[in-house]
Amino acid sequence: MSHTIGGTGVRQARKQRTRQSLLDAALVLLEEQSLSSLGLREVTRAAGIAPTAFYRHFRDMADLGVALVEESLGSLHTTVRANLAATVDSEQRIAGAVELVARLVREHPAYVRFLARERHGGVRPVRDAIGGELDRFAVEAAAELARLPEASQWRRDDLLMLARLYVDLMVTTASALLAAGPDAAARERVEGEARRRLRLVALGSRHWLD
Amino acid sequence: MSHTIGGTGVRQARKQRTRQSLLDAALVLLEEQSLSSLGLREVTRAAGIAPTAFYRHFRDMADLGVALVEESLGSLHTTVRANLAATVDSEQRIAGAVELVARLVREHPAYVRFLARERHGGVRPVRDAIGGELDRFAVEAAAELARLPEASQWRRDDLLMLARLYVDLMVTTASALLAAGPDAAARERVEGEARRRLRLVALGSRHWLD
DNA sequence: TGTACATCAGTGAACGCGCGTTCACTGATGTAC
DNA sequence: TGTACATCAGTGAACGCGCGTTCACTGATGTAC
Repeated sequence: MSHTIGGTGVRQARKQRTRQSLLDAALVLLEEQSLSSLGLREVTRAAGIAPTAFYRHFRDMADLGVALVEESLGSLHTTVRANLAATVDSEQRIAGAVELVARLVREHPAYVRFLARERHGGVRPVRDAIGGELDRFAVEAAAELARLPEASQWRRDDLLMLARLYVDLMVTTASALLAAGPDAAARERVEGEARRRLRLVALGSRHWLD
Repeated sequence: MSHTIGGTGVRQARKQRTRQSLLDAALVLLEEQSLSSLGLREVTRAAGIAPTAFYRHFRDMADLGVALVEESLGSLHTTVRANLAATVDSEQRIAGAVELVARLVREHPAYVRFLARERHGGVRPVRDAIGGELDRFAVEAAAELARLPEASQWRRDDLLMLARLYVDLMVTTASALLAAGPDAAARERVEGEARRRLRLVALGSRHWLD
Protein backbone atom coordinates (compact mmCIF):
# COMPACT_ATOMS: atom_id res chain seq x y z
CA MET A 1 0.00 0.00 0.00
CA SER A 2 1.00 3.60 -0.59
CA HIS A 3 3.41 2.37 -3.26
CA THR A 4 3.85 5.94 -4.54
CA ILE A 5 6.68 8.08 -3.19
CA GLY A 6 6.07 7.31 0.48
CA GLY A 7 8.85 4.77 0.82
CA THR A 8 11.74 7.15 0.30
CA GLY A 9 11.82 9.56 3.20
CA VAL A 10 10.80 7.21 5.99
CA ARG A 11 14.12 7.97 7.60
CA GLN A 12 13.65 11.70 7.10
CA ALA A 13 10.12 11.56 8.52
CA ARG A 14 11.30 9.69 11.61
CA LYS A 15 14.04 12.24 12.12
CA GLN A 16 11.50 15.03 11.91
CA ARG A 17 9.36 13.30 14.50
CA THR A 18 12.29 12.95 16.91
CA ARG A 19 13.21 16.58 16.38
CA GLN A 20 9.66 17.61 17.13
CA SER A 21 9.58 15.55 20.31
CA LEU A 22 12.74 17.34 21.45
CA LEU A 23 11.07 20.70 20.83
CA ASP A 24 7.87 19.59 22.58
CA ALA A 25 9.74 18.24 25.59
CA ALA A 26 11.80 21.43 25.87
CA LEU A 27 8.71 23.62 25.72
CA VAL A 28 7.08 21.72 28.58
CA LEU A 29 10.22 21.99 30.71
CA LEU A 30 10.49 25.69 29.92
CA GLU A 31 7.21 26.43 31.67
CA GLU A 32 9.05 26.17 34.95
CA GLN A 33 12.53 27.46 34.12
CA SER A 34 14.46 29.57 31.66
CA LEU A 35 16.39 28.35 28.66
CA SER A 36 19.80 29.10 30.10
CA SER A 37 19.23 26.72 33.00
CA LEU A 38 17.68 23.96 30.87
CA GLY A 39 19.99 20.99 30.37
CA LEU A 40 20.57 18.92 27.26
CA ARG A 41 20.19 15.68 29.20
CA GLU A 42 17.02 16.98 30.81
CA VAL A 43 15.46 17.50 27.39
CA THR A 44 16.56 14.19 25.88
CA ARG A 45 15.36 12.34 28.99
CA ALA A 46 11.92 13.96 28.67
CA ALA A 47 11.86 13.22 24.95
CA GLY A 48 12.80 9.59 25.54
CA ILE A 49 16.01 9.46 23.50
CA ALA A 50 19.70 9.08 24.29
CA PRO A 51 21.57 12.31 25.19
CA THR A 52 23.92 11.90 22.26
CA ALA A 53 21.09 11.86 19.73
CA PHE A 54 20.50 15.51 20.55
CA TYR A 55 23.45 16.47 18.35
CA ARG A 56 21.78 14.95 15.28
CA HIS A 57 19.25 17.79 15.48
CA PHE A 58 20.76 20.81 17.24
CA ARG A 59 24.23 22.15 17.86
CA ASP A 60 23.33 23.15 21.44
CA MET A 61 20.46 24.43 23.54
CA ALA A 62 20.67 27.94 22.07
CA ASP A 63 20.13 26.40 18.64
CA LEU A 64 17.05 24.58 19.90
CA GLY A 65 15.81 27.84 21.43
CA VAL A 66 16.02 29.63 18.09
CA ALA A 67 14.06 26.77 16.51
CA LEU A 68 11.38 27.23 19.17
CA VAL A 69 11.16 30.92 18.34
CA GLU A 70 10.65 30.17 14.68
CA GLU A 71 8.06 27.54 15.45
CA SER A 72 6.08 29.84 17.71
CA LEU A 73 6.26 33.19 15.92
CA GLY A 74 6.85 32.15 12.34
CA SER A 75 3.34 30.88 11.76
CA LEU A 76 1.75 33.81 13.54
CA HIS A 77 2.34 36.44 10.89
CA THR A 78 -0.48 35.45 8.58
CA THR A 79 -2.91 35.10 11.48
CA VAL A 80 -2.16 38.54 12.80
CA ARG A 81 -2.27 40.22 9.43
CA ALA A 82 -5.62 38.65 8.62
CA ASN A 83 -6.97 39.88 11.91
CA LEU A 84 -5.75 43.42 11.37
CA ALA A 85 -7.10 43.62 7.85
CA ALA A 86 -10.49 42.07 8.61
CA THR A 87 -12.08 44.78 10.71
CA VAL A 88 -12.99 48.32 9.87
CA ASP A 89 -14.34 50.18 12.86
CA SER A 90 -11.78 51.13 15.54
CA GLU A 91 -13.71 49.68 18.48
CA GLN A 92 -14.10 46.43 16.54
CA ARG A 93 -10.40 46.30 15.76
CA ILE A 94 -9.58 46.80 19.42
CA ALA A 95 -11.91 44.03 20.58
CA GLY A 96 -10.57 41.75 17.86
CA ALA A 97 -6.92 42.36 18.72
CA VAL A 98 -7.43 41.69 22.41
CA GLU A 99 -9.50 38.61 21.62
CA LEU A 100 -6.71 37.36 19.35
CA VAL A 101 -4.10 37.76 22.07
CA ALA A 102 -6.40 36.16 24.65
CA ARG A 103 -6.94 33.19 22.34
CA LEU A 104 -3.20 32.78 21.75
CA VAL A 105 -2.54 32.76 25.48
CA ARG A 106 -5.39 30.33 26.08
CA GLU A 107 -4.38 27.92 23.32
CA HIS A 108 -0.60 28.19 23.46
CA PRO A 109 0.35 29.35 26.94
CA ALA A 110 3.70 27.56 26.89
CA TYR A 111 4.81 29.35 23.71
CA VAL A 112 3.77 32.73 25.03
CA ARG A 113 5.52 32.13 28.35
CA PHE A 114 8.66 31.04 26.54
CA LEU A 115 8.67 34.17 24.37
CA ALA A 116 7.98 36.53 27.27
CA ARG A 117 10.73 34.94 29.31
CA GLU A 118 13.41 34.71 26.63
CA ARG A 119 12.70 38.08 25.03
CA HIS A 120 15.10 39.57 27.56
CA GLY A 121 16.66 36.27 28.62
CA GLY A 122 20.25 35.23 28.97
CA VAL A 123 20.72 33.55 25.58
CA ARG A 124 21.77 36.05 22.94
CA PRO A 125 20.80 34.21 19.73
CA VAL A 126 17.31 33.54 21.10
CA ARG A 127 16.89 37.13 22.25
CA ASP A 128 17.91 38.36 18.82
CA ALA A 129 15.56 35.94 17.06
CA ILE A 130 12.59 37.13 19.12
CA GLY A 131 13.53 40.77 18.66
CA GLY A 132 13.80 40.27 14.92
CA GLU A 133 10.39 38.63 14.68
CA LEU A 134 8.73 41.37 16.74
CA ASP A 135 10.34 43.96 14.48
CA ARG A 136 8.86 42.19 11.48
CA PHE A 137 5.46 42.34 13.16
CA ALA A 138 5.84 46.07 13.69
CA VAL A 139 6.80 46.65 10.05
CA GLU A 140 3.84 44.61 8.86
CA ALA A 141 1.49 46.40 11.22
CA ALA A 142 2.81 49.76 9.98
CA ALA A 143 2.07 48.68 6.42
CA GLU A 144 -1.50 47.80 7.40
CA LEU A 145 -1.95 51.09 9.25
CA ALA A 146 -0.70 52.98 6.23
CA ARG A 147 -3.64 51.64 4.22
CA LEU A 148 -6.17 53.26 6.52
CA PRO A 149 -7.48 56.60 5.19
CA GLU A 150 -7.01 58.31 8.61
CA ALA A 151 -3.31 57.60 8.43
CA SER A 152 -2.67 58.78 4.89
CA GLN A 153 -1.14 62.05 6.07
CA TRP A 154 1.10 60.50 8.73
CA ARG A 155 4.85 60.62 8.53
CA ARG A 156 6.50 57.25 7.94
CA ASP A 157 8.35 57.21 11.24
CA ASP A 158 5.25 58.21 13.21
CA LEU A 159 3.43 55.25 11.66
CA LEU A 160 6.24 52.96 12.68
CA MET A 161 6.23 54.44 16.17
CA LEU A 162 2.49 53.71 16.44
CA ALA A 163 2.90 50.19 15.05
CA ARG A 164 5.67 49.41 17.54
CA LEU A 165 3.55 50.81 20.34
CA TYR A 166 0.71 48.47 19.36
CA VAL A 167 3.06 45.48 19.23
CA ASP A 168 4.43 46.32 22.67
CA LEU A 169 0.92 46.73 24.06
CA MET A 170 -0.02 43.31 22.71
CA VAL A 171 3.07 41.67 24.15
CA THR A 172 2.49 43.33 27.52
CA THR A 173 -1.12 42.15 27.46
CA ALA A 174 -0.06 38.61 26.67
CA SER A 175 2.32 38.44 29.60
CA ALA A 176 -0.23 40.10 31.92
CA LEU A 177 -2.73 37.41 30.91
CA LEU A 178 -0.19 34.72 31.76
CA ALA A 179 0.43 36.33 35.13
CA ALA A 180 -3.33 36.50 35.75
CA GLY A 181 -3.43 32.71 35.72
CA PRO A 182 -6.45 30.57 34.90
CA ASP A 183 -8.96 32.65 36.89
CA ALA A 184 -11.61 33.90 34.45
CA ALA A 185 -12.41 37.10 36.36
CA ALA A 186 -8.73 38.10 36.57
CA ARG A 187 -8.32 37.52 32.85
CA GLU A 188 -11.40 39.56 32.05
CA ARG A 189 -9.97 42.41 34.13
CA VAL A 190 -6.70 42.28 32.18
CA GLU A 191 -8.51 42.16 28.85
CA GLY A 192 -10.70 45.10 29.86
CA GLU A 193 -7.69 47.18 30.82
CA ALA A 194 -5.98 46.22 27.56
CA ARG A 195 -8.98 47.45 25.60
CA ARG A 196 -8.98 50.75 27.47
CA ARG A 197 -5.27 51.17 26.78
CA LEU A 198 -5.85 50.60 23.10
CA ARG A 199 -8.81 53.02 23.15
CA LEU A 200 -6.60 55.68 24.71
CA VAL A 201 -3.92 55.20 22.08
CA ALA A 202 -6.47 55.21 19.25
CA LEU A 203 -7.88 58.43 20.68
CA GLY A 204 -4.43 59.99 20.69
CA SER A 205 -3.88 58.88 17.09
CA ARG A 206 -7.08 60.55 15.99
CA HIS A 207 -5.78 63.88 17.26
CA TRP A 208 -2.14 63.35 16.25
CA LEU A 209 -2.35 65.69 13.27
CA ASP A 210 -4.47 68.39 14.96
CA MET B 1 40.33 57.84 67.53
CA SER B 2 36.60 57.33 67.04
CA HIS B 3 36.36 56.10 70.63
CA THR B 4 32.60 56.57 70.49
CA ILE B 5 30.36 53.66 69.50
CA GLY B 6 32.49 52.52 66.56
CA GLY B 7 34.05 49.54 68.32
CA THR B 8 30.91 47.48 68.76
CA GLY B 9 29.62 46.54 65.36
CA VAL B 10 32.96 45.94 63.64
CA ARG B 11 31.83 42.38 63.07
CA GLN B 12 28.44 43.54 61.78
CA ALA B 13 30.05 46.09 59.46
CA ARG B 14 32.43 43.50 58.01
CA LYS B 15 29.51 41.15 57.44
CA GLN B 16 27.66 43.92 55.61
CA ARG B 17 30.71 44.53 53.43
CA THR B 18 30.97 40.85 52.51
CA ARG B 19 27.27 40.71 51.75
CA GLN B 20 27.61 43.74 49.52
CA SER B 21 30.55 42.21 47.67
CA LEU B 22 28.40 39.14 46.98
CA LEU B 23 25.64 41.36 45.56
CA ASP B 24 28.13 43.34 43.49
CA ALA B 25 29.81 40.24 42.12
CA ALA B 26 26.46 38.70 41.23
CA LEU B 27 25.32 41.83 39.42
CA VAL B 28 28.45 41.84 37.26
CA LEU B 29 28.01 38.18 36.37
CA LEU B 30 24.32 38.76 35.59
CA GLU B 31 25.19 41.08 32.73
CA GLU B 32 25.98 38.03 30.65
CA GLN B 33 23.54 35.42 31.98
CA SER B 34 20.28 34.99 33.82
CA LEU B 35 19.83 34.34 37.51
CA SER B 36 18.66 30.76 37.09
CA SER B 37 21.93 29.77 35.45
CA LEU B 38 24.15 31.67 37.88
CA GLY B 39 25.98 29.40 40.31
CA LEU B 40 26.65 29.89 44.00
CA ARG B 41 30.31 28.98 43.57
CA GLU B 42 30.59 31.35 40.62
CA VAL B 43 29.44 34.24 42.80
CA THR B 44 31.60 33.44 45.82
CA ARG B 45 34.63 32.97 43.55
CA ALA B 46 34.06 36.40 42.01
CA ALA B 47 33.51 37.91 45.45
CA GLY B 48 36.70 36.31 46.77
CA ILE B 49 35.22 34.28 49.62
CA ALA B 50 34.75 30.58 50.33
CA PRO B 51 31.61 28.98 48.84
CA THR B 52 30.33 28.00 52.25
CA ALA B 53 30.35 31.60 53.50
CA PHE B 54 27.51 32.29 51.08
CA TYR B 55 25.06 30.70 53.52
CA ARG B 56 25.89 33.25 56.20
CA HIS B 57 24.15 35.83 54.00
CA PHE B 58 21.58 34.17 51.75
CA ARG B 59 19.57 30.96 51.82
CA ASP B 60 20.11 30.42 48.08
CA MET B 61 20.48 32.30 44.79
CA ALA B 62 16.79 33.19 44.67
CA ASP B 63 17.19 34.90 48.02
CA LEU B 64 20.14 36.89 46.71
CA GLY B 65 18.06 37.80 43.64
CA VAL B 66 15.30 39.25 45.79
CA ALA B 67 17.90 41.29 47.68
CA LEU B 68 19.14 42.66 44.35
CA VAL B 69 15.60 43.69 43.43
CA GLU B 70 15.21 45.57 46.69
CA GLU B 71 18.58 47.23 46.26
CA SER B 72 17.81 48.38 42.73
CA LEU B 73 14.16 49.39 42.90
CA GLY B 74 13.74 50.22 46.57
CA SER B 75 15.67 53.44 46.43
CA LEU B 76 14.08 54.52 43.16
CA HIS B 77 10.66 55.45 44.50
CA THR B 78 11.60 58.83 45.94
CA THR B 79 13.57 59.75 42.82
CA VAL B 80 10.69 58.96 40.52
CA ARG B 81 8.09 60.68 42.63
CA ALA B 82 10.17 63.84 42.87
CA ASN B 83 10.54 63.85 39.11
CA LEU B 84 6.83 63.42 38.51
CA ALA B 85 5.87 66.13 40.97
CA ALA B 86 8.45 68.66 39.85
CA THR B 87 7.19 69.57 36.40
CA VAL B 88 3.95 71.16 35.34
CA ASP B 89 3.68 71.39 31.58
CA SER B 90 3.00 68.12 29.77
CA GLU B 91 5.82 68.43 27.27
CA GLN B 92 8.22 69.16 30.12
CA ARG B 93 7.03 66.16 32.06
CA ILE B 94 7.57 63.96 29.03
CA ALA B 95 11.09 65.21 28.43
CA GLY B 96 11.86 64.85 32.13
CA ALA B 97 10.57 61.29 32.35
CA VAL B 98 12.55 60.12 29.33
CA GLU B 99 15.63 61.90 30.61
CA LEU B 100 15.23 60.17 33.97
CA VAL B 101 15.03 56.74 32.37
CA ALA B 102 17.97 57.52 30.11
CA ARG B 103 20.03 58.57 33.12
CA LEU B 104 19.15 55.42 35.01
CA VAL B 105 20.21 53.27 32.09
CA ARG B 106 23.41 55.27 31.65
CA GLU B 107 24.38 55.19 35.31
CA HIS B 108 23.11 51.77 36.35
CA PRO B 109 22.95 49.61 33.23
CA ALA B 110 23.58 46.39 35.14
CA TYR B 111 20.62 46.94 37.44
CA VAL B 112 18.30 47.78 34.56
CA ARG B 113 19.44 44.76 32.60
CA PHE B 114 18.94 42.53 35.63
CA LEU B 115 15.40 43.84 36.16
CA ALA B 116 14.41 43.56 32.49
CA ARG B 117 15.74 40.02 32.35
CA GLU B 118 14.30 38.70 35.59
CA ARG B 119 10.94 40.45 35.31
CA HIS B 120 9.75 37.44 33.33
CA GLY B 121 12.63 35.17 34.32
CA GLY B 122 12.65 31.65 35.66
CA VAL B 123 12.90 32.42 39.37
CA ARG B 124 9.46 32.90 40.91
CA PRO B 125 10.36 34.87 44.08
CA VAL B 126 12.39 37.34 42.05
CA ARG B 127 9.67 37.72 39.44
CA ASP B 128 7.14 38.40 42.16
CA ALA B 129 9.39 40.92 43.89
CA ILE B 130 9.86 42.89 40.66
CA GLY B 131 6.16 42.72 39.83
CA GLY B 132 5.31 43.96 43.31
CA GLU B 133 7.67 46.92 43.05
CA LEU B 134 6.36 47.91 39.62
CA ASP B 135 2.82 47.75 40.98
CA ARG B 136 3.83 50.10 43.77
CA PHE B 137 5.23 52.47 41.16
CA ALA B 138 1.94 52.40 39.29
CA VAL B 139 -0.07 53.11 42.43
CA GLU B 140 2.22 56.02 43.31
CA ALA B 141 2.05 57.37 39.78
CA ALA B 142 -1.75 57.15 39.87
CA ALA B 143 -1.76 59.17 43.08
CA GLU B 144 0.38 61.84 41.44
CA LEU B 145 -1.83 61.90 38.36
CA ALA B 146 -4.91 62.29 40.54
CA ARG B 147 -3.54 65.60 41.82
CA LEU B 148 -3.51 67.13 38.35
CA PRO B 149 -6.57 69.29 37.65
CA GLU B 150 -7.10 67.67 34.23
CA ALA B 151 -7.60 64.32 35.88
CA SER B 152 -10.02 65.37 38.60
CA GLN B 153 -13.00 63.93 36.75
CA TRP B 154 -11.35 60.60 35.87
CA ARG B 155 -12.60 57.33 37.26
CA ARG B 156 -10.23 55.68 39.69
CA ASP B 157 -9.62 52.61 37.52
CA ASP B 158 -8.98 54.72 34.42
CA LEU B 159 -6.33 56.61 36.37
CA LEU B 160 -4.72 53.35 37.40
CA MET B 161 -4.88 52.12 33.81
CA LEU B 162 -3.08 55.26 32.65
CA ALA B 163 -0.48 55.01 35.43
CA ARG B 164 0.25 51.39 34.59
CA LEU B 165 0.53 52.30 30.92
CA TYR B 166 3.11 54.95 31.79
CA VAL B 167 5.09 52.50 33.92
CA ASP B 168 5.09 49.95 31.11
CA LEU B 169 6.18 52.59 28.60
CA MET B 170 9.08 53.55 30.86
CA VAL B 171 10.14 49.94 31.36
CA THR B 172 9.95 49.28 27.62
CA THR B 173 12.01 52.39 26.96
CA ALA B 174 14.64 51.31 29.46
CA SER B 175 15.09 47.93 27.83
CA ALA B 176 15.08 49.48 24.35
CA LEU B 177 17.88 51.78 25.49
CA LEU B 178 19.86 48.81 26.72
CA ALA B 179 19.35 47.04 23.40
CA ALA B 180 20.47 50.18 21.57
CA GLY B 181 23.90 49.79 23.13
CA PRO B 182 26.42 52.57 23.72
CA ASP B 183 25.94 54.27 20.35
CA ALA B 184 24.74 57.83 21.01
CA ALA B 185 22.74 58.18 17.79
CA ALA B 186 20.87 54.93 18.41
CA ARG B 187 20.04 56.02 21.93
CA GLU B 188 18.80 59.38 20.75
CA ARG B 189 16.52 57.61 18.28
CA VAL B 190 15.06 55.47 21.06
CA GLU B 191 14.58 58.47 23.32
CA GLY B 192 12.89 60.39 20.52
CA GLU B 193 10.48 57.57 19.83
CA ALA B 194 9.77 57.24 23.56
CA ARG B 195 8.87 60.93 23.72
CA ARG B 196 6.52 60.59 20.75
CA ARG B 197 4.86 57.59 22.39
CA LEU B 198 4.30 59.58 25.55
CA ARG B 199 2.99 62.51 23.52
CA LEU B 200 0.49 60.24 21.81
CA VAL B 201 -0.71 58.87 25.13
CA ALA B 202 -0.93 62.35 26.67
CA LEU B 203 -2.96 63.44 23.65
CA GLY B 204 -5.33 60.53 24.14
CA SER B 205 -5.69 61.40 27.84
CA ARG B 206 -6.65 64.97 27.01
CA HIS B 207 -9.60 63.69 24.97
CA TRP B 208 -10.50 60.76 27.25
CA LEU B 209 -13.54 62.50 28.74
CA ASP B 210 -14.80 64.07 25.49
C1' DT C 1 41.89 47.91 82.64
C1' DG C 2 42.17 42.82 82.52
C1' DT C 3 40.41 38.20 82.26
C1' DA C 4 37.45 34.31 80.95
C1' DC C 5 33.96 32.74 78.16
C1' DA C 6 30.48 33.12 74.17
C1' DT C 7 29.45 34.28 69.61
C1' DC C 8 29.72 33.78 64.86
C1' DA C 9 31.71 35.15 59.98
C1' DG C 10 34.51 32.81 57.24
C1' DT C 11 37.39 28.26 56.17
C1' DG C 12 38.66 23.93 53.83
C1' DA C 13 38.06 19.11 53.12
C1' DA C 14 34.88 15.93 51.58
C1' DC C 15 30.61 13.97 49.49
C1' DG C 16 27.69 12.32 45.85
C1' DC C 17 25.63 13.86 41.57
C1' DG C 18 24.35 15.25 37.01
C1' DC C 19 26.33 17.66 33.48
C1' DG C 20 28.13 18.18 28.23
C1' DT C 21 30.81 15.89 25.06
C1' DT C 22 33.77 12.01 22.69
C1' DC C 23 33.75 7.81 20.52
C1' DA C 24 33.12 3.48 18.24
C1' DC C 25 28.98 0.95 17.51
C1' DT C 26 24.41 -0.96 15.42
C1' DG C 27 20.94 -1.83 12.43
C1' DA C 28 17.22 0.02 9.71
C1' DT C 29 16.67 2.72 5.49
C1' DG C 30 18.31 4.27 1.00
C1' DT C 31 20.67 3.56 -3.49
C1' DA C 32 22.92 1.43 -7.54
C1' DC C 33 22.93 -2.17 -10.56
C1' DT D 1 12.72 -8.55 -8.05
C1' DG D 2 17.17 -9.43 -5.66
C1' DT D 3 21.73 -8.36 -4.05
C1' DA D 4 25.64 -5.66 -2.30
C1' DC D 5 27.14 -1.59 -0.43
C1' DA D 6 26.47 3.27 1.63
C1' DT D 7 24.24 6.27 4.65
C1' DC D 8 23.06 7.96 8.97
C1' DA D 9 19.64 8.42 13.21
C1' DG D 10 20.02 6.71 17.45
C1' DT D 11 22.93 3.94 21.20
C1' DG D 12 25.66 3.19 25.40
C1' DA D 13 29.94 3.38 27.82
C1' DA D 14 33.19 6.44 29.39
C1' DC D 15 35.54 10.89 30.58
C1' DG D 16 36.65 14.80 33.37
C1' DC D 17 34.46 18.67 35.67
C1' DG D 18 32.06 21.90 38.51
C1' DC D 19 28.16 21.94 41.16
C1' DG D 20 25.45 22.60 45.98
C1' DT D 21 25.66 21.19 50.52
C1' DT D 22 27.51 18.98 55.11
C1' DC D 23 30.57 19.32 58.71
C1' DA D 24 33.88 20.25 62.23
C1' DC D 25 37.11 23.96 62.55
C1' DT D 26 39.46 28.66 63.60
C1' DG D 27 40.23 32.92 65.34
C1' DA D 28 38.77 37.64 65.64
C1' DT D 29 35.11 40.24 67.91
C1' DG D 30 31.74 40.86 71.59
C1' DT D 31 30.20 40.54 76.46
C1' DA D 32 30.12 39.93 81.53
C1' DC D 33 32.36 40.71 85.59
